[in-house]
Amino acid sequence: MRDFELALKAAGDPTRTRILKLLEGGGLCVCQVQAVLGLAPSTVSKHLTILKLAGLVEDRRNGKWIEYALASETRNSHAGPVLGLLRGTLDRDPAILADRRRLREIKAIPLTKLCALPAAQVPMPAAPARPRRTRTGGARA
Amino acid sequence: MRDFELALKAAGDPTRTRILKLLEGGGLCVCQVQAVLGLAPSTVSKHLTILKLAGLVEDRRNGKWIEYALASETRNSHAGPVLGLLRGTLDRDPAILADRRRLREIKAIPLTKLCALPAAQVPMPAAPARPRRTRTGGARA
DNA sequence: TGGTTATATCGTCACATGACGAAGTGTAAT
DNA sequence: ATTACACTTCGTCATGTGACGATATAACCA
Repeated sequence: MRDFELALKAAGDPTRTRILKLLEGGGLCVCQVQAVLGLAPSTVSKHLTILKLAGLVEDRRNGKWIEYALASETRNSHAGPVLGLLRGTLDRDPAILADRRRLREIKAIPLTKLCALPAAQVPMPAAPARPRRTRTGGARA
Repeated sequence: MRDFELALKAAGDPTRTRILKLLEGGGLCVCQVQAVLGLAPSTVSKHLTILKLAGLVEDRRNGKWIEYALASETRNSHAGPVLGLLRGTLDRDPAILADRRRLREIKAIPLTKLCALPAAQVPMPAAPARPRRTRTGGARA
């Protein structure tokens, strides 16, 4: 797979688009992204890895947390243009707007508190992305 | 799936990227695309349908043939920017260059002759995309 | 050192996708 | 009307993908 298709495919997934749009507001640690999306930590981590492999985001350890941000320098020459495409797009999309609102709530919670919370206790997003097996929202058991 | 992701996903597949880059040189009928790609007609048709649903290409009946071309007017507002991204990209890619070379050969063959030919008799592309079941190139039996 | 905790990796399941051949559809030519 | 043919649709198979929970890894804290 060439870098071009890698970048398009990475950005072409609805969940990853949500993540990228969240990161437009600045870097976030994984648990913040997870809290906004309402998905299992492993799922979020996978998506972030895919975005990183595509050169769209970069990660930086920040003490106990790992902060992800839109890539500034990247080995993938196509990443910049793809991010440019995203920028200024979907800004009226209801799902994206809801994520932004939720992010504001999340950011109000100190990181030390946020991640210790079972996902259910964070004010829930509009709808669970796709209610598969248990549906009890049991991230972090 | 939003139009944005639809367009990115459609363009994010290597085979469909090949098709889009071919169409940059102007509209082509399905059998020409098929001859260049060296894939089964049904496979090519499916890819073209996906591109059409994403608003990246449009089709037009031309007598016995159906011509596909990059979309000029499209219901998908994101299609244009994505096509713009593609334009001027991958122009040095070996696979894309090989496709262009092959397209020149194909275009030299009159349409009335081209499609009647069993795929194997058209000068073969560098490598069959993914040699699955038979590998004898048996498109159109 | 050992415990807590934030991410990552692994294994698995359901579903999506891309490939094919076979059969269907619609147009043109006989 | 019948045949030919360009393309599409359908059914199937193998593989890819996104979700999850369980487990591993790595940093901080006590």
